[in-house]
Amino acid sequence: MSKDFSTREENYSKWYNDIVTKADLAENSAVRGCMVIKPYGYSIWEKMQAVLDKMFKDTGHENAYFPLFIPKSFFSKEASHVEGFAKECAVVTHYRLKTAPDGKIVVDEDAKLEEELIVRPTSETIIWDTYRSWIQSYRDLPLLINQWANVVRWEMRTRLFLRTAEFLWQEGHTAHATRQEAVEEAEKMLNVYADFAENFLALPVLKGVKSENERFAGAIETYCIEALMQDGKALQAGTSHFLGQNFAKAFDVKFTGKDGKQEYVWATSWGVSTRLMGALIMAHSDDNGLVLPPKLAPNQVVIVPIYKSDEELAKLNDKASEIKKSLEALGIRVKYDNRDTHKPGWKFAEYEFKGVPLRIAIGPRDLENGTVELARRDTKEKATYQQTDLAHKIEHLLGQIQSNLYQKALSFREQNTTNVDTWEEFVNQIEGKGGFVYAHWDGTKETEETIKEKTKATIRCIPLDNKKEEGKCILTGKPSTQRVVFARAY
RNA sequence: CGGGGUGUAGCGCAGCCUGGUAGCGUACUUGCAUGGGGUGCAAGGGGUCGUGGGUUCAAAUCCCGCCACCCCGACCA
Repeated sequence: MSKDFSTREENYSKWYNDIVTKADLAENSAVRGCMVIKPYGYSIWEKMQAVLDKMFKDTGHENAYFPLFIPKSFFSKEASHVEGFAKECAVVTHYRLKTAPDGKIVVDEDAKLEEELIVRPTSETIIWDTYRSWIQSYRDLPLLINQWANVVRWEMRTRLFLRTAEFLWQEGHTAHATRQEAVEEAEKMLNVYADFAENFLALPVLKGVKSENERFAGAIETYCIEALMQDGKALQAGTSHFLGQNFAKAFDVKFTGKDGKQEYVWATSWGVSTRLMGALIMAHSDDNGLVLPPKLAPNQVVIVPIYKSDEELAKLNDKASEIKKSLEALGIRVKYDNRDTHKPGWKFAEYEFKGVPLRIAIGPRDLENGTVELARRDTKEKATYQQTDLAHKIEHLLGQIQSNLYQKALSFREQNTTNVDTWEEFVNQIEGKGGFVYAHWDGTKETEETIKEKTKATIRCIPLDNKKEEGKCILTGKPSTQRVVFARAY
């Protein structure tokens, strides 16, 4: 089967690419570093959006939309922010083209912009500039806004979904009257992300904070969720930042409190992107293709008829429609594929590759016996089921598949999480099987940088529920109060 | 931006060294058979050989320039 398709063992990154392109999720576009998200891939993204959007609204947020372009001068207002993004910005300098004498289309040099526009790599600056006029009083707070948007970061090397020059995401930007409230907001949204990752993506995540090195440009504290991929590398799946008063000061956003005193507003921002698609793909898929958790699968069940004659097909059409209706009545997403242009075996392989969680095959034999054949994508088990009460059996199975995927990913993470105490152990682990490596660290930027230089491993996070423990830094031997999580990362 | 590699049918590739009718697999179209795991047989359509120049009677093939993409580094969600 799938002989032209790479396995994880042979070439992990080719395997990933093959799944993305051959399962029709996305492909490279004519524009360097930018992808085309194909209908099947986009429908999974839409599922994610729908769930997250509801979670945001349930926690009191509203959607709004801010411009794609940001005046260059805005970036100079928050020093560390510009430093973080300056090297990867697309800049608009002109607003008109013209036809040159040789017939070619060229930029009209007369149409140079007075001030260049930056294509947003993130929207803090334009949003905080706007918030200045929205916020006067404590009565205007908290301001809880989310935006679904595209952003551009001019990456040197790109990979479908994991790192593209343009990507889709949501960015929440909130304003609060007190420090504590903003910190609580940042933590709340981190929990929303973790909840989403675990209950929908079926992906266990570590919740933690970033070290200073890895912190978002302009943040006081960056909270994150970190997931482990099947090749032992970590993937940052979402971040939530406590921004303090940095942006309020940079954009002069003040409010008058109950006491009549003016104070700068406290801020958060938080985001997840189409990178989650990459996480989803790498977390569960196998050498037979994509594996989707039922909660996010565009089709949860596919029904394939097996027949020889038109009469047989007609009977199967009736039975399949009946089954489809009973499933849809329970809110299950079903596709009945009775195309005559492809054979059953072809369809089996196709839907397997595309990760459809459950397949029903039904043929003349089943019509006689009152049965169907059910095949699970996650375990590849096949079994014959009586048609009686089939919809509820399937509903139950979908639930099982969802939790099985989570459990599998969780035990993988546990098997690939290690504690190390010496430099030698650390290097062996990072360069061997990888995974999350808990080790003591002296807490300095310099040490983290040296470790990164030597091993390519970075501190993924300092877990929120970390237990305190005396120890010695694996590199410098200086005292440490807790272990932090190291890994090589995407 | 440094190192390596590749551009030939929609996709994957051979041909290039040693210049002389552009090929294979797959996909596509048609017909017949087939139908419980990518079906078989037959016929057919599809190419400015990345691009510009040079050498030659003759260039996919040799020479020079350019462009694009991929991989490995540095940078990053």
